[in-house]
Amino acid sequence: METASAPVTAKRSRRKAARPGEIASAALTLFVTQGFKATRMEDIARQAGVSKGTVFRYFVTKDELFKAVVMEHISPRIVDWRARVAAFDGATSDLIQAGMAAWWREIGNSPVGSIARLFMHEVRHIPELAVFYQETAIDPGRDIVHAIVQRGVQRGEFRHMDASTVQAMVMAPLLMLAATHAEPQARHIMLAPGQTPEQLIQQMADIIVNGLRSSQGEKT
Amino acid sequence: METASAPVTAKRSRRKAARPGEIASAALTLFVTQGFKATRMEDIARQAGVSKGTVFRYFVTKDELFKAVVMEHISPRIVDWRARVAAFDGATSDLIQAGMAAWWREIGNSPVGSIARLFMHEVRHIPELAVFYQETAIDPGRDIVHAIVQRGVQRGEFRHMDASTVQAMVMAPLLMLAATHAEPQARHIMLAPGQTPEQLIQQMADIIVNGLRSSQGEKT
Amino acid sequence: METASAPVTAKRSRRKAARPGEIASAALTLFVTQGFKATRMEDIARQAGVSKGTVFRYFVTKDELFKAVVMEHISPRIVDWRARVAAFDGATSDLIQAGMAAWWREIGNSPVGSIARLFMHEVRHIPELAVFYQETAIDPGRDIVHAIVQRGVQRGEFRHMDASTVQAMVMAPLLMLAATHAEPQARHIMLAPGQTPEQLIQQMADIIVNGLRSSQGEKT
Amino acid sequence: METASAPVTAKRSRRKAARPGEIASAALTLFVTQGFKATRMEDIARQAGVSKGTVFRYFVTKDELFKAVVMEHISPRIVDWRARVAAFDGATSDLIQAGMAAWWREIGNSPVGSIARLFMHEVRHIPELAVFYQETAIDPGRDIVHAIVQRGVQRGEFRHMDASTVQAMVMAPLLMLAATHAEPQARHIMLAPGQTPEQLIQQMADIIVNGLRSSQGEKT
DNA sequence: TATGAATGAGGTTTCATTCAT
DNA sequence: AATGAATGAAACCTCATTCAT
Repeated sequence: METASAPVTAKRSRRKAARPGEIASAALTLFVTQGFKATRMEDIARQAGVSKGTVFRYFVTKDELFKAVVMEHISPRIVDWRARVAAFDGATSDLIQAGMAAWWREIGNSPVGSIARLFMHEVRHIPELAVFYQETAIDPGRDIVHAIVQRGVQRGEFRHMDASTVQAMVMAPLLMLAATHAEPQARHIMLAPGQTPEQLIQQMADIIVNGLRSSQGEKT
Repeated sequence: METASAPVTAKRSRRKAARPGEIASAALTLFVTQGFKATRMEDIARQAGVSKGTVFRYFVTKDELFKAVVMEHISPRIVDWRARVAAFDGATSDLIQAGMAAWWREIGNSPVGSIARLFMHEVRHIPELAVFYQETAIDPGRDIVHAIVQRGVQRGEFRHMDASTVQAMVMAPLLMLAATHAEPQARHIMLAPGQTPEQLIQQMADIIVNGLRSSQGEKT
Repeated sequence: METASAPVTAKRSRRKAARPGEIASAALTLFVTQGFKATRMEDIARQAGVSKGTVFRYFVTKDELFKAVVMEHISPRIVDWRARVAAFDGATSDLIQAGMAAWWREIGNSPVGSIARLFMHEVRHIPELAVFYQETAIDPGRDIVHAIVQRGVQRGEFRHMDASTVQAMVMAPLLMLAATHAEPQARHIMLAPGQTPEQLIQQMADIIVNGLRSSQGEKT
Repeated sequence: METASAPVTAKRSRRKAARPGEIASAALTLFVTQGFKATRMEDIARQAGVSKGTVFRYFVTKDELFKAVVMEHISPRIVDWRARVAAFDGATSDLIQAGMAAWWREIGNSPVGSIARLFMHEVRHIPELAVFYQETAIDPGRDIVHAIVQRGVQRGEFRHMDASTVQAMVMAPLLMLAATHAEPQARHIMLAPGQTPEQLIQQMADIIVNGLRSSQGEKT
């Protein structure tokens, strides 16, 4: 009797522990696919394989769920990226070019990248998101880029340049691409017909690096 | 007596004729301020100083109203810009720098600029918008930029470069800035504290122009 | 000056006098085609070639308009039929058979016939209609049929029979046919495929007349 | 303890399972009493003792609810009647007379009978109803009547007669009576003052049977 | 703890009726 | 008297959230 139930309990509690994550994943997929308002809690529940009531057990509110989704998927990335940039030791121009390509490969071209679009839209009525995002993504991101640019300037690769501007310069095309790429209707805002995101990014990185280069800097 | 009735009629028909425009303006303001879904038809009506029913006299559907708002505000700009670019005769790098500044001054930094954010979000369920936008804004825009870049290359100012890429490179920061600037919560995605949009744009234009310049090109 | 305006005034007042009738006709057509609720006052106005406001000048309410339409089209018919029946001098069975055929030809198979269906539906919330109809159509109609049946009995054609029952017996199939015939979706409730209303009525009249005949009555 | 939970579960699921039926019944009552358009979904909900939202859980649309009500109440009757007619073994004239009386008793004189009126009116904008009704009620009904008439003819009771016509002849008065009887305002279209529906039907059945009888047929 | 039936506030849309011109 | 723009009371339907089981 009691031995039979043990594994069941174990399995159940393991499942239980995984629940919030599964629900958040389902929510991410649907939010990104259909938008925040258009995604019904019931859809999320079904997609996660649980009942509507269960979703509310873990996330008190739809807004809370959205916040959780955004936060859960951004934080780990920041930490990861900060480490990798610090470890990089090649030419700064390579770092920018490789970094943009990697960001697209690992983030932009995934559901997480599309969060950008959602975020821009929903941040209005979920102010905690803004604070969180500022503290978690923008400010650390600026620090990272700042360090990169500093290094480029010190090495004589780049002319003196405001790090914030470079950050905006680098991130804007990537975010726009991420925001529009998943949307068949909007992807041609950034991409010419036949052009791949990778091609576009490579060319844009080239322009940026070239634009940052000091007159006496080496050619790529 | 007999002359008195003329102005009355004129005034009345002027009012009548102005209604759709007034409603569309109210809608633009609210859509941009609160988002599409969050804006209630009744709010639009109140903002325009009319009743709910009146809004539906002129715009059969909320979607239709949104479409009208987007189209009405984009089309005239395109025509205008095409003409101005064609008429410009200075150095291409000046054109890009002045153009970016002007775009921000006249479009980005106005409710119309914020349409970008709305558009990205709502295009999903209003497919006509995508077709319209592609045909009215993207394609002509690409032609304009293409002509500019061609000229720069022919004059030896710029190295050879794909026009679509340049368009994306120029538009992405402007659109991101327009999409985030009006939103207190999101504006720091692009802007550093204390930095003005104009400053940012000027610096980004500088990077882009520099990045496009051919090695033998003259300095600005 | 004044001579020129005279004909205009005359023409206009002649038109004016015709207005209510034109509006009522338009309303009849639309009520019968689309039902009472589904017909909008604006449709009626357009169909009558006037403006919405004008319809309300002549008929204070949609319900009033419906009442007017029903009354206007039923009354003259009753008078007409009473006269014709009184003038008929052949065999009573012929009168019934010819009468049913004529009713269909002249009334049932026209918009007026379809009023039956509307009437049954709308009488609920327009009680004056019921009183009017009872007094104008049912009671006089019963008198007419009563006279016919009386005559048939006196002549030895028919066995003794309650006139009300005969009236119901005669009118029910005609009204059902009128109510369903105009409706493609409902016409097969009464009509077999390929059967014409005229054929059905002729056969039903035959059954009724036969059913009324006294045992010693002559064969048709 | 262990036995106690069974009834609870049973009771609850019985309630749940019963909901759609309870709602449909409430809807039937109100549709028949007030008409389709005049009945508000909220009224139906209140009448069924549930909230607005619950009605929509079970019936996606008001039209869908109407369809369900009509279908649910017609189908079982058809099956029932077909069986009873097939089992009947007396004189065909008795079958017709008893059948008309029974139809009235069991169907016409109940809310289900009033569906006829609703059906005639609403079939216009719910085409599936027409198909359903044709296949479920009209066609089978015609088969039933056809069999009856055939038998009457074979037995020499009736002269040769088109079955469809007989069906129309039998059903028209019944349907008219059902459509008008529930409506105080309209019931005198068929019924004379003081006359009961049963009396009227008995007399009409008499006329019909008499009208169908072959000249050499026996008296009832 | 999980379920999903039930709730009801909230939003869009329709259209008879009013009223300024 | 005629017009048609404006009104706003309904009515349908959605869906986040609650709660009995």
